[in-house]
Amino acid sequence: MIELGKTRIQRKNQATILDAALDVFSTFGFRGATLDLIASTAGLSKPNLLYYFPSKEAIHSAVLAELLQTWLAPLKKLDKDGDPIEEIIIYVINKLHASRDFPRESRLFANEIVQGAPRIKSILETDLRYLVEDKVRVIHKWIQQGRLAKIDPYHLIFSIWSLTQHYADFDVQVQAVTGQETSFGEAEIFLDHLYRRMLAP
Amino acid sequence: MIELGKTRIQRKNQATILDAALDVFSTFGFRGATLDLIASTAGLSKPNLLYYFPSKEAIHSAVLAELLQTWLAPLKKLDKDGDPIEEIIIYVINKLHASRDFPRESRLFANEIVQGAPRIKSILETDLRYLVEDKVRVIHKWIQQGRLAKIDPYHLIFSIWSLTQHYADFDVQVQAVTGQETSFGEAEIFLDHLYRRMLAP
DNA sequence: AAATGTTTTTACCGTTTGGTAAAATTGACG
DNA sequence: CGTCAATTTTACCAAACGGTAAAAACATTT
Repeated sequence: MIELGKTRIQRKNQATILDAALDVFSTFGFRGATLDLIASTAGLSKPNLLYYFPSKEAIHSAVLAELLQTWLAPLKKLDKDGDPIEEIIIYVINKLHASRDFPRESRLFANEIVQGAPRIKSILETDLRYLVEDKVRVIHKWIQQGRLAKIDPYHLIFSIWSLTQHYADFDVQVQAVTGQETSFGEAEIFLDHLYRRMLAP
Repeated sequence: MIELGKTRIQRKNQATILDAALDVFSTFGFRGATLDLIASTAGLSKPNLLYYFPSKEAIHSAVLAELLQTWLAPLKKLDKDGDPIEEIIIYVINKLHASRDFPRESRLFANEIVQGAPRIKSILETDLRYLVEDKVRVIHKWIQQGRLAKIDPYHLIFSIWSLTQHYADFDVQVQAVTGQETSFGEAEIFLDHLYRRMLAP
C-alpha cells in the first residue's frame, strides 16, 4: 500500500512525515490540518514535504491506508472454533488495547467517520462490510447452538467498537469528568463484566 | 445564553443562521466549516451573516451553548428515588432517542471532543463534571444497597454515552456495514437487553 | 576529485479564508 | 409620505492556504 522509498533518507523522511501527519490529522481533521503544520511537526519545510508526497490528499490517504490495516486486524482474529464468550472477550480486550496503544489512529478514524467518511466510505462498504458479514455468521451460529445469549450480532460488534474506541476518541471528556488520567485497567474490568453478563446464554 | 434579537427579522435570521451553522459545523468541524458555506446554507450573504454574529467563533459558541443544554438534560432527570434499573434504562433510552432526533448536535459534540474540546473543555471540567459526580453518588448508593450489580458508576455512564451516541456519530459506518438505514428500534432492544443483564444485582 | 543523482531551500503564485467599510436598500412608525 | 433606524449588498483587504519552479546544497559513486 505504502511505497517505501529506496534510499535511507527517503525511508526515514517518509516515516517521519507519516508520523507527523498522523499527529496533525488526528488532532485537527483533514481540513483543519495544514501542510505547514505537518511540515514543521516533521521538522521539514513545506516544499520538502511535497517532494515526498504529491499533495495533502496523498499524505492523508497514505496515513489512512496504514491505519486501516491496524484497525481491522483484531476482528480478523475472531476464531469460529474457539469458545464463543472467550473469543468475544478477547476481541474486546484486543480492541481496548488498540485504543490505548494507538489513540491517534483511533481519533483519525473517528474524525473521518463523524464527518461522513468521504475518503473511506467505499472501503467501509466493501472490505469492512464483508469482514463483518463473515463474523456475524459465526456469531449467529454460536447463538443457534445455544452458546450465546440471543442478541443481534451486528449491534454486538457495534457496541464493541463504540465502547473501546470511546476511551481513545473521547479521552478528553473522560479525563475532564474523572479528573484523572484514563484508566484502561478499570475499563478492562468493566468491559469484562459487561460482556460476560450480556453474552451468557 | 443566546441573546435573542429584538426585532422579528433578527429572531428569524439568528435562528436560520444557527440552524445552518449546526449543519455545516457538524459536517465539517470548526476549521473545515467556512462562513461562505454557512451563509449560503442560511440563504444569506457573508457580510449579512457577520451583521448578526461578530465572528465565526461567536457562531460556533452560540451553537455549542444551545446544544449543551439539550445534551445534558437527560442525565439531570435520573431520579435517586426511582427504581435503579428502570431509572438507568430510561436514561439509556432517552439518550438513544436524543441521538436519533438530534444527530447533528451529537456529531458536532463528537467533532469537538475528538479534536481535544479546545472550546468546551472548561465546561466539561466544571458543569458536566459536577453533574456526573452527583449522579455517580446516586448510583454508588444503589450499589451499596444491593440494588445494582457492583460496577464502576463512571464507566457505566461512559458506556451509555458511548453506545447511544455511536448510532448518530458513526451512522455512516453503521449504514455501510449493514447496508441499511440505521434501525434505532433494534438498537433499543439491544441496549435494553444489555443493561438489564449487566445491572442486575 | 569529478560527475551525477538526490535532497533541500528560496522565492514565488493563485485561491480561499475570515473579516471590514461604506453605500444602498428596506422596514417601522408617527 | 417622510424620517430615522435596521438590514442588506457591493467592493474590498490582509493573511493563510495548497502547491510550483528553479536554483542551491548535499550525497554517492566511480
